Amino acid sequence: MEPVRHDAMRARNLELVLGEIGRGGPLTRAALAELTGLTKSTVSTLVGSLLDAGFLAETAAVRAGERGRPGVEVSLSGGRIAALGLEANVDYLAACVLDLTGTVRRSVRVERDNRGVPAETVLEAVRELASSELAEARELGLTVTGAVLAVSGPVRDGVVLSAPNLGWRNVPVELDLPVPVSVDNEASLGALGELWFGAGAADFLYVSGEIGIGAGLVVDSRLFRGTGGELGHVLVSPSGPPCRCGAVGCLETYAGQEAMLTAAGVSTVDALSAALSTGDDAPLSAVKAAGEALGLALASAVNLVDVDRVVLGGVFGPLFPWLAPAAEAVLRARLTGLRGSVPVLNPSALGDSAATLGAAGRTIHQVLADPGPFLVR
Amino acid sequence: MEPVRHDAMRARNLELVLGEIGRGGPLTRAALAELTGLTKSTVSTLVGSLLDAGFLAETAAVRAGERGRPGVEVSLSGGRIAALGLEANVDYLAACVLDLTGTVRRSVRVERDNRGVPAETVLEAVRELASSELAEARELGLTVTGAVLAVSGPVRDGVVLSAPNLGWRNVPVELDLPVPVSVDNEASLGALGELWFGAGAADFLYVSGEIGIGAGLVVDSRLFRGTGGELGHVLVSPSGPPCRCGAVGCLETYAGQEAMLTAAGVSTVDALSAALSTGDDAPLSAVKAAGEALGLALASAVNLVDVDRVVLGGVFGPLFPWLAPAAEAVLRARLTGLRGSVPVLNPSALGDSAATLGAAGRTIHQVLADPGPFLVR
DNA sequence: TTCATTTAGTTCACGATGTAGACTAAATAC
DNA sequence: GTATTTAGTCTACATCGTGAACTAAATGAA
Repeated sequence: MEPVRHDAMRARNLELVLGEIGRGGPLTRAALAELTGLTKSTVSTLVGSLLDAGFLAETAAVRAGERGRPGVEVSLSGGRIAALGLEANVDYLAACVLDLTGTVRRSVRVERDNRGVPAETVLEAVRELASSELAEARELGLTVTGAVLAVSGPVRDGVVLSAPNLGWRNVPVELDLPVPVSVDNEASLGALGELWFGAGAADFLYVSGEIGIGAGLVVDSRLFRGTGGELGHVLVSPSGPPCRCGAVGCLETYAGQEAMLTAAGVSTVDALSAALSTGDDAPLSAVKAAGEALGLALASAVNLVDVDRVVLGGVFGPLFPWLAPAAEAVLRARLTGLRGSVPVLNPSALGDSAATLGAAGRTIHQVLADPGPFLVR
Repeated sequence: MEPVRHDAMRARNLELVLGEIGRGGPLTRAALAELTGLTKSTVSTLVGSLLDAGFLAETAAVRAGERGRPGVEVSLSGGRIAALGLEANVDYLAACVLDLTGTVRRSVRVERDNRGVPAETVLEAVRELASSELAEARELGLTVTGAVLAVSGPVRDGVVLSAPNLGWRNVPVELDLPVPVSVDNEASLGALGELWFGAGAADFLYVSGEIGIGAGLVVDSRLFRGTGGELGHVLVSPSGPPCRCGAVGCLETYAGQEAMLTAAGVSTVDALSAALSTGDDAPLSAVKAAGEALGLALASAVNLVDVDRVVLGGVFGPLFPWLAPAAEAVLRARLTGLRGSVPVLNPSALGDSAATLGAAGRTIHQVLADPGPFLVR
C-alpha cells in the first residue's frame, strides 16, 4: 500500500470527476459537485486543471432549463490523448487507435497467415503495423500514451506462455516502440472490450473460442486478475477424449475450434457457418454437441463465480445462433434448482475487434484513472 | 467512489501504520517511517493518536542495537477493542472473542443438536450465547465492536438462502444484540480464518466439506467477493448420480458428507475416521473415490482461478490423510501438462474453529482498516 | 421595463494534513 | 569526555478541500 499525500488525494478526486463524465456524458460543474459529493469550489479547480490539460472541453451548449443561470457542460475531449490496441491472431494482425472519449480514430486489419511463422517474424510485423499507426496518430494530433498487444493464450510478466493458435511457447514480447508496450491475454482484453464498448454488464464472463477456449471475468466492472481463464480445460466428462493438455474430457476437446470443424467435416469456421445456414446435418449436430459441452463447463464456472451474464466471443460469436440454445438448455438443467435464475447468454457485440478495443481501452482507462502526469502545472 | 478529503487521507495512513504493525509485529516509529514511506513526523503524530486511542502500546522494550538512540517499539494493544465470532452448525454452536492483536480471549462451543429445530429457535440460542459472551467480554474490559455469524450455505443481504446442514431455507438473520450483527457464508469466513490464523497463503482456495461443499477464494490476501462458492455443484461426471440441486454428477454426490458415509457404510464422520484408522476396506475406497472426485472438481476450479494452494476444511480436515493423496493424483494428472506445477493441498489448520475465527477476524480487520471512529479527538 | 428569485460558478479565509529540515534525546565508540 | 549515530519531536511551510460570501446569468412577476 502506498502512503497518501495531498497529490494522491487530488489524483483520486480527478479520477472521480473524469469517471462521472466518462459514465454520464456531458455534465455541468454543479452536476459534478452533486454527483461526486465534492464542493462546487473543488470541482471548479479540478475541472479547471482538466480543461487546461485538454482532457475536457466546454461543450459550448449551455443548458436551457427552468430558472437560474445556465450551466456550462464539460465533456471528455478526444483531441489530445490516445492509445493503441494491437492483436496478433492466426490469420490477421489488427490495430486500433482510441481517443480519450473512447472513439475509434483508426482501425486497421491486415490479413496475414501466421501459421508456422516464427514468433519473431510475427512480432516484427506487429511492430511495423504499430509504428505506422503511431505515425498516423501523430498526424491526427494525438499523443499515444501506450500500447497493449492481445495474444490468445496465457501470458505472465510480458511472456506469452503458450498461444495454441499461433503455435507459440514461452515467447517474450518486447517491441521496440516509442511508447510503453505490454502484452495480455486475448480473453481478458476481450472481456474489457465488451465491458466498455460492447455486450458487457457490471458482472459477466467473457468466453473466447479459438483453438483454445479462454475466459475473462469481470466483477464489479473490473477485470478479475489472477483468473486462470482456462475455461477450455474445465472438465466436461471424466471419460472424454484426451486433450493436448494431457488431461481427458476438457471442454476444448468438445467445443474447441478443431473439435467442431472435425466433427462437422469442414475445414474453416467460415465453411462451418455456411454449412449451418444451409442446414446440413453433421455441422448442426457438431455445434449442438459443442454447445452442450460448453453449457456443462459454464455451469461449473458459474457455480464458482456467480455471474448473471456470459458473453460468447471468438469463433463462438458467429456460431452463436446454433451454439447458444444447446448451452442454455444445459445451464437451465444444471442451475435452476440451485439459484432460480440462469445467466443470460449473449453473443459478442464486437466480434473480432473485442480484444483490440479492450487493449486500447485499458490504456485509456489508466490515463483516466490517473491523469496527474499529463496535467500542466 | 467516495471523494477524498483530509480525513480520508489520514484514515488511510492510519490503516497503513496499523497494517505494518499487524503484519510485522512490534516496530519503532523510525522503522514504520521506513516501511510506509511516510515521514518520521507524520508517523509520530499517527502513532500518537493510536496510542491515545488504546490501539497501540509502547512495548517498554527498547531496541539495543549498534549505535544511536534506541527506538521505542509500539505494538498492537489488545486491551480495548474486541470482536465476536459466531457459528451455527448442525450439532454445535460456537463463539469466540478476539482482541485487536488477534488473540483469542474467549472461545466457547456448546454441543447442541440443531437437526430439525426451527431456525428461530436456533437463532434465539445463538443470541443467548452471543449475549453472554458480550457480558464476559465487558467483564474483561473489552468493547466488542461487532459480531458476525457463520452459517454453512449461500447468504445474500443478511438472508441465509439455504443451509443444507441445518435444513434452513430463506432465513433472515436479525439478532437483537447491542452490537451490529451480520451473517456470512461459512466457507468464506473459514477462508478468512485460515488466511489470518491458519494454513492460508496470499492466494488460496478454502474448501469446506459439510453436507454441501463450499469454497472461499482468497486472492491477494483478500476474500474474493462475488464468488458463488458452490464447489459442491461443479461437474464431476455428466452421467453421474442425481443431486439434490436437480443436476447430475455434482461433486457433492461423490464427496458430500452423506455420499461418503453411505458408501463407507457408517453413520457419522467420527465413525468414518475410526474405520479409516483401522483400515477397513469399504471406508478406504469410499474416501478414495471422494478424493478423486474432489480432484476433478478442484482441477476445473484451478483452471478458472489459478491458485497455488488449496486448504481442505470441514469434514475434509479429519479425512485429509486418506482423501488428499487421491485428489492430488488427479490434480497432477489433469494440470501438469498445462501449468507445470500443481497446487499444494493442505489440511485446515484450524479445524472447526476456522469459520468462527474468520468471523471475529473480519470485524477486527474492519476496525484496523478504519480506526478513525474510535480515536479520541 | 424592472426587480426579485434562482441557479451556476468563482473567490477567499480557514482548517486539516503531510513534508522537510532543524532540533533535542539517548545511545555507542574512540 | 567528546564525536558520532540513530530516534523522535517541533516548527515553518505547501497542498488541498471546505464553506460562505460573492459575482454571473438566466427566468418570472409586477
